[in-house]
Amino acid sequence: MAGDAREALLDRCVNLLKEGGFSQLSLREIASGAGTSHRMLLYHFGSREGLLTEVVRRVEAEQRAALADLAAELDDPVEVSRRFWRRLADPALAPAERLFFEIYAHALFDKSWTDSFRASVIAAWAGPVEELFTHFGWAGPEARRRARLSLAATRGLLLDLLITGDRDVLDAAAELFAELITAPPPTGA
Amino acid sequence: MAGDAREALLDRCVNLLKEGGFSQLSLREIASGAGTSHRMLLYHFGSREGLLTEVVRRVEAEQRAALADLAAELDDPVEVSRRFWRRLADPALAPAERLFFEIYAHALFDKSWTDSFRASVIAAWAGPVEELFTHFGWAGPEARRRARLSLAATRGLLLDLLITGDRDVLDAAAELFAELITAPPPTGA
DNA sequence: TAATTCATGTACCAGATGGTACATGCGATT
DNA sequence: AATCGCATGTACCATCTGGTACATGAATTA
Repeated sequence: MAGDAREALLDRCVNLLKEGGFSQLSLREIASGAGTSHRMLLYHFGSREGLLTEVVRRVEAEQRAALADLAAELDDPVEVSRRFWRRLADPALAPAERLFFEIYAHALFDKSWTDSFRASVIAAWAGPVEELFTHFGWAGPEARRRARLSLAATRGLLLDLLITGDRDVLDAAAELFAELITAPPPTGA
Repeated sequence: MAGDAREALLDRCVNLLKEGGFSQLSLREIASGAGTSHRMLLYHFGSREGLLTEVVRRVEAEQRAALADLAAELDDPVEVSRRFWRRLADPALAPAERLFFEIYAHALFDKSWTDSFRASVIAAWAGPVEELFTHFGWAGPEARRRARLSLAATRGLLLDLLITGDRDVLDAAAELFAELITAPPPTGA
């Protein structure tokens, strides 16, 4: 297939950027780190921005994939919430998440190559999580705000974990949140 | 005084960077945006990194200052928590906060000029907030995790607000959190 | 096998980059 | 009034930047 090599190349670039970020990496540095030439990056992606656009799309897709099987088994709410955190706090994901937050920061300044990211970073998650709360018995706006708060708290905890590495306190904090957010069942236990 | 001009210059740089971020601004662009020459920036700060170090220090100081008078009146916990959010969600602070998160992202990759930031971004807040929870009756580790969770949730909500602007939902989510985190008073109402 | 397309290398470009050398103005101290 | 140190301007530097032009191999197709 044609775009096969391109995809493999993108893979290697994304993996590279997960290690050290992209903001101060030149096209040539990215290329050499990914085992190719800056000429090839331009051939496949048109420009540095074109490459970053694809990188962002990829990270966004990984995000979606991570969400997909998260609510697979819908047992009790606290357990779902715990799974949520346990999954994200996995050290193996740290590089990907650092890259995620770096893109997030650039998106705050409306960089045009972050368009797809901005569109999905909240929306793609808020919907499903809201449905989850609905499923567990919270109605309409109450489910919405609970979903939004869950998303925010989780990301905040993750950001803290990534920068301090204080896993114990943050695991405890995440556990507390799981209990708090699901605590008073709306219709009664 | 001597370093007076330098301080004023730093002021103008920080204000400029609040608007569009710094990651892709060259020394010359920063200089011209701040109404000076790149020569002057190098004169006062030694290098681009030197400048960024000072910028980071400044943003970190602003952070501390914002914290200072926050817990001034210690009435009831929910109200303190509300004040916390109302203060941070002020649209006038948005540019400063975007810059804050941009620095945060760079700190995730251990850029050396973010040292002071990394050291204080959590520590400077966790302590005081923990004391607050202690003051309201939660003991030791419980106060600690509650403080950490509060910090995380607030920052997560802020990050969401900055990128979506969905003020209504997020105000509602923040209100919910204020209620949840302070809800079951440990020793009784 | 001839033609065409895709992938890749080499060489180059104009412009910007961070940083330096050196001159010079301008206010205070003497 | 001469001197001295801080502040600032001009000019320059080697290096790197994203991007392009052009050649050429290596398949695929006709």
